[in-house]
Amino acid sequence: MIISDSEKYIMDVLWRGSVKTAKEIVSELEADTNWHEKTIKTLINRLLKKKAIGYEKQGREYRYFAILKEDDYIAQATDSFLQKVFKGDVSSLVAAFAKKEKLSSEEIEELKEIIRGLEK
Amino acid sequence: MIISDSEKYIMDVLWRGSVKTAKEIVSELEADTNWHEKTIKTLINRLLKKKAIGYEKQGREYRYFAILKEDDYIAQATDSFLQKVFKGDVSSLVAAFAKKEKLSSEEIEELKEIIRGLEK
DNA sequence: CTTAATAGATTACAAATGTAATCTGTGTGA
DNA sequence: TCACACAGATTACATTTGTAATCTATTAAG
Repeated sequence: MIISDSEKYIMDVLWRGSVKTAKEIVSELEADTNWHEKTIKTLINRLLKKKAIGYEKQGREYRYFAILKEDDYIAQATDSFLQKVFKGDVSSLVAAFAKKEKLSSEEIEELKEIIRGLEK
Repeated sequence: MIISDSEKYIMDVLWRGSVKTAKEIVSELEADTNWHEKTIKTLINRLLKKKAIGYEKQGREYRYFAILKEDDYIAQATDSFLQKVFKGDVSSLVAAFAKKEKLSSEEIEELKEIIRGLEK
């Protein structure tokens, strides 16, 4: 179940707040993106077709919810990215990010924390 | 300058060995992928159009070379991935990878090394 | 010289994607 | 009750991508 970049914005909205009507999704998204309502409806439909989301009828409206779990999306996306760009080598990925992003000392602390967690 | 997933395979070949003829590229790639020679030629042409690669004439052949640098590609790819999937937060990215990949103790050592480098 | 092989250029074509507009059915306000 | 607003469904259309096939010019072989 591969979802496109645009579709992912819809998923973000649903992952944020469980069940929502199209109207709610639209108003949350019109803020950030400046997509037309029709565009957002199209994306919703494509996600339905891909079974990444579902809905329950509520009068004449639908209330949409995510089927695809965010964690699963992240796992699959990071994995394919890692393969594509770093041939699967996590360390070189982290090195690249570190170089690029100029981590703050809080972020560095967090990383150390994560690594401590790994060692146990 | 955005290059597609397939095009990236061509770049990999050129990044590996500087200047190469189409024939050389084809034979390196036919091993891994099972793309048709014509397909590879198409990808070469698209990369030329995108100015990601260039060539110098050598008799009736061209000798191709990368213009786009691997480091720049990696930087841009990782950055857009980080934004898309992790909203820019490096730590949660590393956490996700760690969870997913089951790092070996050597890899953990490497990570610690990288972080030590960041702290100075 | 003539011809066949080959290099690169151009064209092909379906699926996915971004970005909507139009159609259709129905509940709601006047 | 009756028209219309709004929800969802369907259709649209250009671009990108994957995956080649065909065209054209030139060189190398006989």
